[in-house]
Amino acid sequence: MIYSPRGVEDILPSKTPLYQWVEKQAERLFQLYGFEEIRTPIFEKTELFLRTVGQETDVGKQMYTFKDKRGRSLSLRPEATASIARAYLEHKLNSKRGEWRVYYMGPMFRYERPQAHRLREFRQIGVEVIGQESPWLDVEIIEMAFQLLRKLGIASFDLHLNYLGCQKCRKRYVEELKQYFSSKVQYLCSVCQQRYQTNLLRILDCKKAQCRQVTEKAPEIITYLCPDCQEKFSRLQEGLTFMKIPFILDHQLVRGLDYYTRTIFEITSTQLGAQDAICGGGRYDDLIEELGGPSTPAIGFSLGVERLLATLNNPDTERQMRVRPLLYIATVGEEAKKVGIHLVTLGRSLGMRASLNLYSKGLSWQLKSAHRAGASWVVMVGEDEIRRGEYILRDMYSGEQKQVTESELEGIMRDLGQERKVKS
RNA sequence: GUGGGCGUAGCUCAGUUGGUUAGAGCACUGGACUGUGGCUCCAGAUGUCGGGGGUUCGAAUCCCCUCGCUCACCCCA
Repeated sequence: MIYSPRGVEDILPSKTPLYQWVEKQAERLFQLYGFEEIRTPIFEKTELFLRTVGQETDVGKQMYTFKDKRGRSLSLRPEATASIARAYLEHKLNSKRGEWRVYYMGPMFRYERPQAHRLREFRQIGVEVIGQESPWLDVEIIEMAFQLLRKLGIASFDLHLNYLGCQKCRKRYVEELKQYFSSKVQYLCSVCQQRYQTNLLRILDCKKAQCRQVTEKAPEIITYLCPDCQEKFSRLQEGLTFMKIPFILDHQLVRGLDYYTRTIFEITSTQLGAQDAICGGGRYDDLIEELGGPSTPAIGFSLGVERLLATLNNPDTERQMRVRPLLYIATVGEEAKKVGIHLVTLGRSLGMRASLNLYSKGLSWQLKSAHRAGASWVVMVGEDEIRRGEYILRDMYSGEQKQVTESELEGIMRDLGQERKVKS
């Protein structure tokens, strides 16, 4: 017996309607905001992610990397933004004509120790807007994320917000921070001592008590923002307040990807436990340029689908997925199966969802099976019916049944098929 | 990478001073109802007790190893 690899899971038919429902809600909403779908490859050259995500970040270290037959290093995508930025440049979609708004949904891969709401293959839904620097866009994007969460019926969540500034202010800040930490390195945990060399900002959100003591009094980036960033940050807060979007300013918030600039945010569910981040995003105004393109501002976010579903307290699959009524054809004898294949095909051609029983079982078993399948009607075909040229049609809700000729049955199936079309 | 918890029927789980044939509920199969579902009743089938080794007259139970799952740290969606 071969089992699935660690950290991945099958989404069985009992669960897929929920995924479809979430995806549909997201799609509809994003389209209202002017987004179009993009589908990028599941794997890319490893180099792309190392350049964008960052080599020293956790996400960078958690990649599924492999060599192809020519020895080229490829990696399964740990996130989508890098691919989208790459595609933007590769297809020369410059921003002169305005912003480029795209959304995506699909699996991402990170090699981590699996735990509740953290898998090695997980699905994300996200958006990116490339070519717009206005902080009002940040408001629009965050507002859209809120809309989606509300639409999905996710009740309690918090928006954590921070502002990292641009290269200029960050440079001054990092210098200041380095100076501040220089005398205190010995008080930091071993990981942070490493970070002092490679990834200074990460020290800020280290959860260890010993590091907390040091970071508590560390200078905050807010006080080092350049006039332009200050202006943008206050516009952002003004906009969020104006749109009645509550947020929590969190100066310790530093995201796990190197490319972020200015606005960063994370939405956490208050009912998930340890892995509570259901949405994360922010600006990456320098990324396109770092990839060799013109200086182009951009912003995006992504949501973890599994985590979204985990916050839905009562995922009622039946209600989410309204399925068509089912016509079940029960047969007794080989000759009846032959008639059955004809009838089931006829029904389907008239727009009915129909299924044909091929097991050589008694009627009792077949009705039970029809009931289990949720059939609304059962047509019974046996030797007597074939001889008479009339089949038995049973209404599975009332239990009433009557004899119908094939042309009568055809009429009924046409009505039922039609009726459904009008409703949907 | 570091810790904790757990692996008994298809599923959820009982099963302590180690003692005959390892249990329940749900699901399943058959019957009451021999060509008519849901409800009820009756009957039945089901296990390498995760795997390997050890202790013992005897191990699901105790010890060691191993695999798997799970939760947490870390980090993130």
